[in-house]
Parts: sequence; structure tokens; C-alpha cells
Amino acid sequence: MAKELTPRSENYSQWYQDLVIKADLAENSAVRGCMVIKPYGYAIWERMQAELDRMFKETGHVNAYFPLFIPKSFFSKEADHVEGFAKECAVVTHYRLKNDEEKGGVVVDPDAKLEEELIVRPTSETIIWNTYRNWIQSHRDLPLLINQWANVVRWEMRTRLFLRTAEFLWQEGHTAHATKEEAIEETVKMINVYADFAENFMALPVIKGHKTENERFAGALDTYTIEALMQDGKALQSGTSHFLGQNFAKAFDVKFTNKEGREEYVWATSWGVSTRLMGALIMAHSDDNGLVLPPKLAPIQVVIVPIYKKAEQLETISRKVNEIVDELKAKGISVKFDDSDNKKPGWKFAEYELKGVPVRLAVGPRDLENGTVEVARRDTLEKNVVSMEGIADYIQNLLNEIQLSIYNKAFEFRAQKTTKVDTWDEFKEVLQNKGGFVSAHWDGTPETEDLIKSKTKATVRCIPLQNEQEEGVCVYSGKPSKQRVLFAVAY
RNA sequence: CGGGGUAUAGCGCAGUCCGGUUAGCGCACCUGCUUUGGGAGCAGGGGGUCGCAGGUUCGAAUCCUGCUACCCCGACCA
Repeated sequence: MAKELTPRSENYSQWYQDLVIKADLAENSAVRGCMVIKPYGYAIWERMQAELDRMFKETGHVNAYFPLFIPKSFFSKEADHVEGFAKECAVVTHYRLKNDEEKGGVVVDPDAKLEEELIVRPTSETIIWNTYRNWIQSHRDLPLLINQWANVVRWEMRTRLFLRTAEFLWQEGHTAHATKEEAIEETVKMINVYADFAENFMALPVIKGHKTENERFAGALDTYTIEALMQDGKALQSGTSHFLGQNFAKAFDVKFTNKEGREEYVWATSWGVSTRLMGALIMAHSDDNGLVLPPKLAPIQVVIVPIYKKAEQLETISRKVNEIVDELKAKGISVKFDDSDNKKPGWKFAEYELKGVPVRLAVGPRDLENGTVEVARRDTLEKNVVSMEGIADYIQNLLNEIQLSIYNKAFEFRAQKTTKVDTWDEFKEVLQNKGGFVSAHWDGTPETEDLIKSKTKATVRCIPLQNEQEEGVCVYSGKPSKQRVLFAVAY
């Protein structure tokens, strides 16, 4: 009643906006384009971080931290890189404020102008490669496998909570290798880590592929991406891994002496995922009742709501519930017993649905009599009365089932929204009426991709890895093509 | 950054066109009683520089100018 969401069918982006705010994930701040991530939203991000960080370390990476500020001159060293980011950089020009004698308040002190302006990092390649120059001399210093968790700033014109904000949180891996092959191997390894994380933790099916020249990272020779499909039929780039070749090594003069005693430039990669994953998570699974969270990332996996009339009845119920809580905790399940007496059960039911808690238990006098609990699952909204005997095992299985079930649902959705198309009319028709991924032949030129984009808003999301080779003709230009690529309108 | 819209209590809104009592309603909040298996009921109560800054006027939430933030649509982008 109090917190109705706009239905998806009525206005998808309003639904998203409502959901982020009403589920208490984030809100807009006093700073244009910057959000406040609220505790519940941040808890989800922390779970993502914890898993990713574990995966990075398992693959041999270590964490470090590099400065927020980058000297302006660093930016001009790699030409493509400057061009890609120049238009969205925040710049620090002064280091002091002073009281305004005339008007009151504070003003920037004109005497405190920086000799060299500082750029607030939109990404850290330049500062990191400038640092790596001093760290790398020999092939014995390689590979260098470093990740950092950080905030970055890109001055975006139009922002949306989590999906695109002026400041966002992310991780950026920056690695240095002795050979091209090893660097490419690293790039592929990390896109696989991202895909693994998306599918197994976020329950989000993704397609791995190469970016086209148009969509490639500024300064990369090859960009790998994972692309996910949202419920409105738009694609969302969810993670990228870049093979940077020797571009940054040359720009920052990072050389090593190989086993033969010759100097060579090192080979680089970088890879990142951001709080944008929160947007992906929200849009992939949630419904008109609120958030639907995969159990593996839900801050609260199980909530227990007592149903009672009198204080002493709550006490009896609590004793029983606390036993269940202990059993669940022993299995590593995060559980909340909401015995607050200022909200009625119905209110709590709606609230935890809005917040996407995967499993809800209700325990009332009837259950105490029968030795049962009411179990409700968030994804399907099904309710079952089950025996308290062995309840912890039952719930553990149910959480696994929910995790799989929402993955399968998203997988089915994507399959249904992926269309093979061979003519230009069909291409336009599918994008306009059905949305989703369109698998079509493309002649491989940036010019054709631009033309298609200007006519349909769709871009090549990726050239899938292990793509089937198939002779055909470009859906737009009619020129020969050796494989299909995935087009979609994207966030 | 261009076009459109919005800004009044923590949230959602009415009032603004046509200036004139003490700015109102729902939810939330506080107190009490009754309630509690899908967003409880009654009674009482607290909470507002009407987004910000100027201006017009005897008088401004209301009219004028500027600014800021947010939303929608474009261009740009993870």
C-alpha cells in the first residue's frame, strides 16, 4: 500500500527507479550525477566484492591501491586513451579555499593554482603504467598481477542509479606480461572469471565475446565483454577485459630484459566490473512486487516472521524460532528473525518481498501446534507448509533450487529473445517490436555498424567467442560475411 | 549539452491559473487502547525558512528574473 512500484509493463525505467529507491538500495545525492549507496544496497555490493576478490586471488592476483589523482600530462601519452576519456574528466585546478571578504562564504583561492592540473581518474592505466616502469626490469618481475578496488569519475551527461553515475565503484585489474600470448591468455582468463561470477553468483546468463572496433576500450587492441539481457530487451555490458598490447608499455616506457638479455616492451591487460552489476542484478530478475535476489548474493537469505496475538505467545514462538535460527546459521545461511512489534505480519511480508529476500518463514500458533512452518519463496511467490523436522536441510536445498531456478528463468528469457535474422526489414522489425539480441551477418566495417546504429539504435554487442563460422551476407550492406554477430539496443 | 516536465512536513500529493485568515490531505512518526496467518482500527499529538537567491507589492507557496536538483526524450558513455 505504502510502497507501490510502477509496473514494468507501464514504464520500465520508472519501475527500475522506484525499485532502487523503495528497496532501499540507493538514492540520488546533493551532487549531480552521484548517488548514495544505502546500507542494504551496499551489503549486496559487498557480497559481490567478496566473491570476486576471492576469485581474483585464486587466479594469482593481489590487491594494491593507486592514487585518485592523475597528472594531466600522463593522459596525453596514449593517444587513443586521451581521445576516449578527454570529454568526461573532472579536473582539479586549485588546492585551497579562502573566505570571501566581500560576499561571505568561501571562494577558490586564485593564489593556490596547481602548477600541473590533476585529473580525477576515469580509469587508472596511466598512473599505474607510470608506476610499473619502476617495478619492472627483468622477466623475473613478470607477470605482475595486480587489482585495485577503487572509485572512478566519468562526467556523464545523463545518469541513472547504478547503471551510469558520475562516480562509481569498481575493481580494475592491471597486469603486465613477458609475452603477447600470456597477456591474451590473461585477458581470456579474466573474462571467464567474470562470466563464471555472473552465471553462478548473480544467476545471470551472459554471452562472452569480442567487442568491435567501435565499442573497444580506448587504448586496447582487443576488448572482451560479457553481455547480459535485461527484461526490457536491452543489452547490458556487464564486464570487460582488455588486451592492451604494448600500447601503454610504449607510452610509459616499460621495458624488461628477457632471458636472452634483450630489452623488450611488456604486454598489458586490464579488466573491470563496477557497481553497474547492481543494475544488472536488479533488472535481470526482479518483478512488480520488488527485488528478486539470487540466494548467493542476498544479504539476508531467510527472514522469519512470527505471527502472534499476545506477548507470551511471541515468547513461545521465539523459543522455537531461535532453534531454527541456530540450525540455519550452523549451515552458514544468513537469517533474520523479525520480531519487531511495530509492524504487522502482512506489512513485513510485503516489505521483504520488496527487498528480495529469497525465503520467508512464517511461524504462528497453528504451526507450533502442528510442528510446521510456512515457507514462501520470493522468486515464484509459492507458499508451502512444511514440517519443522529437518527444516534447515529443506531450506538449504530450497536456496540452491532458487539460485538455479532464477538462472534458468533468465536463460529461457534470453533464448526466447534471441532472434536469427537475415534481411534488413526483419532486422528492423525485430528490434522495434521484440527487442533482445539479434543474430545477424555483418560486413565487419565500423561504417556499417555506425549506419545501423543511426537507423535502429542497435550496436554490435559482441562477436561471440567460439562463434560458428557461416557464410552469409551483411544484413545491411549485402557484402560478404563469415559469421553472425549479436546486435542489440544497449544501456 | 539541447528539448520537455517537476520541486509545498520523512514520503506521496492538493493549493499556484485569478496574490489576501493560522498552508491543507494521505502515509509515516509520538502517546494510549484494541489488534496481529498478506501492507490493522479508533482517539489524541508533534512536525513546514512552500528547492535556493533576488525582485514586484500594503501583502507572495501563488506574479517576474536568475540559479540548483531530479525525472522523461535526444547526443555521449561502463
